[in-house]
Amino acid sequence: MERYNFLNVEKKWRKNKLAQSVANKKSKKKYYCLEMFPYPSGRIHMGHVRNYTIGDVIARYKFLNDFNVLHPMGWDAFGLPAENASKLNNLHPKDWTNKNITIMKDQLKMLGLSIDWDFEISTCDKNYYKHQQELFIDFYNSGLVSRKETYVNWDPVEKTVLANEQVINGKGWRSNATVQRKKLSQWFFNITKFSNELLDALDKLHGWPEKVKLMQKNWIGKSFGCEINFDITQNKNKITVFTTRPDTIFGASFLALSVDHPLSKSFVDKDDFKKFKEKCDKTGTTEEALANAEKLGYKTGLEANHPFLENKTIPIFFANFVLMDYGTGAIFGCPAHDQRDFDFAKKYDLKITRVVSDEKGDKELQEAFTGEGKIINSEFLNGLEINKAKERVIDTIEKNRLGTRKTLFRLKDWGVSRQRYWGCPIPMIYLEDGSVVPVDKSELPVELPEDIDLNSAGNPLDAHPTWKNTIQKTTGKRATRETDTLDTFVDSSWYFLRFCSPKFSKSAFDEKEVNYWMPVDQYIGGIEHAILHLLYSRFFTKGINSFNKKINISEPFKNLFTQGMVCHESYKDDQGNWLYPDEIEKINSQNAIKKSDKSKVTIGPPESMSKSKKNTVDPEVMINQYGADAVRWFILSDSPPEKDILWSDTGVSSANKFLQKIWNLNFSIINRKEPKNINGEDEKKFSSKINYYLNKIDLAIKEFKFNVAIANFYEVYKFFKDQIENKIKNKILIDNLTKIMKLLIPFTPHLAYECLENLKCKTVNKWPEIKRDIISEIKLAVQVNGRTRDIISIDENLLEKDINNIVFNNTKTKKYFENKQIKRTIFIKNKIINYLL
RNA sequence: GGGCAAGUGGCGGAAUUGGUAUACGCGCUGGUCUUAGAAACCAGUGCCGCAAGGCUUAAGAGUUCGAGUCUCUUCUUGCCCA
Repeated sequence: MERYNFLNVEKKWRKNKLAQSVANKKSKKKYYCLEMFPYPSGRIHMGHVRNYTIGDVIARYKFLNDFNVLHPMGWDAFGLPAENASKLNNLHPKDWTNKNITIMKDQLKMLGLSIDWDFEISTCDKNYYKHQQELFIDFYNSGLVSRKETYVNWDPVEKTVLANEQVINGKGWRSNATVQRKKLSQWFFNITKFSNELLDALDKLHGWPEKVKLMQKNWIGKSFGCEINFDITQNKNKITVFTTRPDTIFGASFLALSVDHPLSKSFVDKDDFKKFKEKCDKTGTTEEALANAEKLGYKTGLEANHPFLENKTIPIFFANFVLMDYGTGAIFGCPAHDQRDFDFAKKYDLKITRVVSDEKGDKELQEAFTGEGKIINSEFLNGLEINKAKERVIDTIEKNRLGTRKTLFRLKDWGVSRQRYWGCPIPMIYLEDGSVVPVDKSELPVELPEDIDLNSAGNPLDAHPTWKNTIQKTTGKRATRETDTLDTFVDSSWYFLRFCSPKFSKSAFDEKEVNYWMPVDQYIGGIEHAILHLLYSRFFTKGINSFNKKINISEPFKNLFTQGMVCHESYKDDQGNWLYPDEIEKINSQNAIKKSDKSKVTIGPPESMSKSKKNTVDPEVMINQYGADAVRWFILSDSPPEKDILWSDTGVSSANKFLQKIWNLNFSIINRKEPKNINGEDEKKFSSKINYYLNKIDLAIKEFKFNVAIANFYEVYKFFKDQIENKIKNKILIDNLTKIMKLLIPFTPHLAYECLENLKCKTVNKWPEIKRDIISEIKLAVQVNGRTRDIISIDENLLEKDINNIVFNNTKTKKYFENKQIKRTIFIKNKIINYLL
């Protein structure tokens, strides 16, 4: 027997159309299987391997089950790393990106993925971003894009806007400079126009993990409350505050206003206010930064009348923890029941009046009490539960015309302006009269200039000597281009639509193709995109649906699967430098040494693979060493796909060994001598058991339990091997082995196709028929007083009295019944019999 | 601080959804083969016990003929939001 040569076999099947395509034009059933497309960072990593292997199993499974499968791949090719790499290597971002795409495409091909490369797209390709610019204009014309002045996280070193997640402890993630709040004019997608729809439609996404839906729900953050108008005692002006806790109105001891509140206009000339505002501007804008910052206030000297308490006034402050873009930019502070207000009140020595009581009585508060309880010290609200009090007080407020009921969302509009070069240019121009208009669609794409200086500070397109100068097509008037580019989340918010007709030149997509393929039947990717990418994609779909009446898709992803991360131990030498796994040698599970100088290595706990910690394993190296099939097998076998997996070299090595055994089994069955005296009973039992496994594996794939499916392959291998000696016809062995090999296609396609070819299988790309009715062997547990004493094999649907016969004569069980009375018997057909003595 | 998950051998994990707890893999131990190692193959591997048997799914209680699974309390860990 020759050894299985995975290098040759994998090379052979990689080029074979039959083994790599999952398109099935004859079928009426469509299936769109999509994995989140990669950022072309240089080389694929194990996270990609896991993501795309899971997707490949599903795509192939559906194809073998007669679906016409769309399984495309593309590149999320715009983004900052290209600019940074280009500065380092003096390579144009375009060349750097395209070079990476070439490498990664080859690596993906090595994995044996059933991807249709005719559908490949790249977001930095002008044939892609041209249509993105069209869509931007469509969104603009539909009132879903607007230009607004807002406060942003400004990185003074990078001279750019940072997203909230790029601000860590108030500092820029890259520059480590203290982030400032700065007012900038920016382009926004008005995602908040869809707040309610995005929230309500979550209930209909039955194929999404509950966890992801909950995260989106919290992110959208619908809250009920009301606005309350306070009169300023000194000048009869009004201040409107928003609150979700109107029930605590009697505990109000101050008003706090954002420094950007209109009232600040009368203070801007004062030096101490200017200083205070500067301090606030350094705080950043994330909720976390605000919560952790020391609470600071500026006393206005003004006071407001309490809406319900005559002769009671409360002081008005500007405060650093109130934001202008949430609610009305003003709150009333109730220190007893909000921690921020509590901190503030302690600092400025304000009154803390408790208005919600818990069971324990009314001692002095050490911190804000935010639990459930009954209202006290609140006149007409006394004795009510919080929710009832809210209703009552809002009713009263509305009746007395002091304010109105309001629903507020935490979700904010999506700011998409980025001061970067390597992104999609925003197709807007500024005329000399100050108006802003879209570029004429016939002039799209607005192309990025090739000649660019990335080393100057600030916005590279703005610094370009000529690029921004243009002329409005319809009027011939001089104009300047928008020099900001779009957030790369925009690129990935519609790529799944482009995949339906990637070469369509008339518009972003061919409606006919979109109506056929969409929605994506299975979307697969990392949990880290649970909120933003998925929410933006849902918004884009709803937005396009609102202005393009030819398509009828309201949600992009019917089923969502979020896979876990790939982890590995990390290693440090005695100098504290990180080491790659192949730089060390393990002595046992706790000890390792550096290969180069035999010095001691400290082993860190398994963590998500990352370049910075060097705890990475290169997929290409593994594929060359063990084969793509073995790598696929291991990454699917060791953990449930939604959980983190620990990469292990012994694991992938044993996967390789097992695949060799499968090949050996195939070989020995093909060369088996026909036995004499065939036993029909053996054959029947054999077929029954094989169908039992076919059914189990089929179910496991459907339920994304690939680790369980693989455990069943190990079992069925063992079972098969034991049967070679039995008196079973060759034809029956070969027919059943063929079925098993077909089940193996989604997992290890190269090996499976090679084995099937050797088995002379004529119907390769067809899932085997599973005969569930011949899976007849039943194991029944025999219990005495609830304890299992034996497990007996019985025929299906055997009656209680026949089972009694077996049990009372069985040497293993009959001793339990000697001199005993059976008080009661619990019998569940085909499962269990329990005798109570 | 709030919300949501989850706790099963030395490790990753399985359990037909209330009916055989520890499948399968890794690791480990012993054996065969080999000059030796590697590979391959065979056997063993939750705990206590010589055995019969008993105990065991983070801890404790409850429901049930029967609980890893359902309910409650406590502890621990992870994730998200703050």
